[in-house]
Amino acid sequence: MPVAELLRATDVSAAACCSPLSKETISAADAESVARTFKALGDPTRVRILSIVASHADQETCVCDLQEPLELSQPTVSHHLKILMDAGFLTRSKRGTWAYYALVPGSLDSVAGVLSTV
Amino acid sequence: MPVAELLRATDVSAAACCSPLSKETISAADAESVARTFKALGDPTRVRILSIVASHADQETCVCDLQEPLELSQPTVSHHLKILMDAGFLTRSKRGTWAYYALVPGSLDSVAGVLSTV
DNA sequence: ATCATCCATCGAAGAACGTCAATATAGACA
DNA sequence: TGTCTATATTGACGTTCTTCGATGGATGAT
Repeated sequence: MPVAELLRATDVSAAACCSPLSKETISAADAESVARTFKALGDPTRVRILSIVASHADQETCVCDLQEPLELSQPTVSHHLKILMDAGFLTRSKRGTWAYYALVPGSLDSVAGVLSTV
Repeated sequence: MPVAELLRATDVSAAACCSPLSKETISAADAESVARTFKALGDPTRVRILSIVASHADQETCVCDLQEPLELSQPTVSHHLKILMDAGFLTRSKRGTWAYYALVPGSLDSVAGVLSTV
C-alpha cells in the first residue's frame, strides 16, 4: 500500500478541506539527500565558483584563479570548494603545489533531473 | 570586451598555473539571485512540501494537509510555505479560513534550465 | 637545507537559519 | 456580538553557516 493512500486512510476527519493524493511523495530520507545537494548550490559564492570552473576551456581551475574574482580569502575559497566536492559537483587533482578543480561531468544535469521527480 | 578576457589581461603573472576562460561567467548579482532560488530548495522540509503539493490531484494543498506528515508545528509549516512562495515555487489562494497552496506551473522546470546556464 | 609558494585545516566571531510557544488576524457560524 | 477554527506573525532560543586570521603540510626553487 503506497504511502499516499495510507495518509488518506489514517486521517478521514481532515479530508473536509483537502483533495486526495495522486502519486507517491518523497520520503523524509530522500528529501534530506535532495536538500543537501541544493544547499550546496544555495550560496552565491559557490554558484560563481561553478560558473568560473565551467567557463574554463579545459574545465580545470586552481584556487589562485578563484581568489581574485571572488574577492574572498583563500581559506574561504577552499572551504566552498570542499563543500562543492562533497556534494559531488567538483573533483580535485593535485599537480605540484597546485590543486586543479574540475566539474564532475553530468553532475549539474543530474540535479536538473531530480527536479522533475519532485 | 567580455569580462573573461578582461580577467586575463589584468593578471598576467597568475597565468602561469591557469588556463584561459572560454566563455562568460555569471555576474555576482545573477549568482545572488540563482543562489536564493536554490537556498529555498536546500531544506528537507521544503523539498517534502513541494513533493506533497505536487502529488495532490489538483495540485492544491492546505496547511492542515502538511502539518501532520511533516510532524512540525503550524507556525513552522507556514514559515516554510512563505519561503517557497517568495522563491516563486508556490502560490496561495485563500478560500474561507483555509489557504490553498499550489505549485507555480513550470517553476521547477525553469530552475532546471538555470542549471544548464551555470 | 632553506626558503617561498600553494593549499588545507583549525579556531573564533558574527550572521543567518529552523524551530517553537505565544499572540494576532481573519473568516465562518451561532 | 461572540466564539471557534485555520492561518500568519512575533519573539526568542539553539544550531548551522560564512568568513577570516593563524597555523600546518607539501611541493618546487635556490
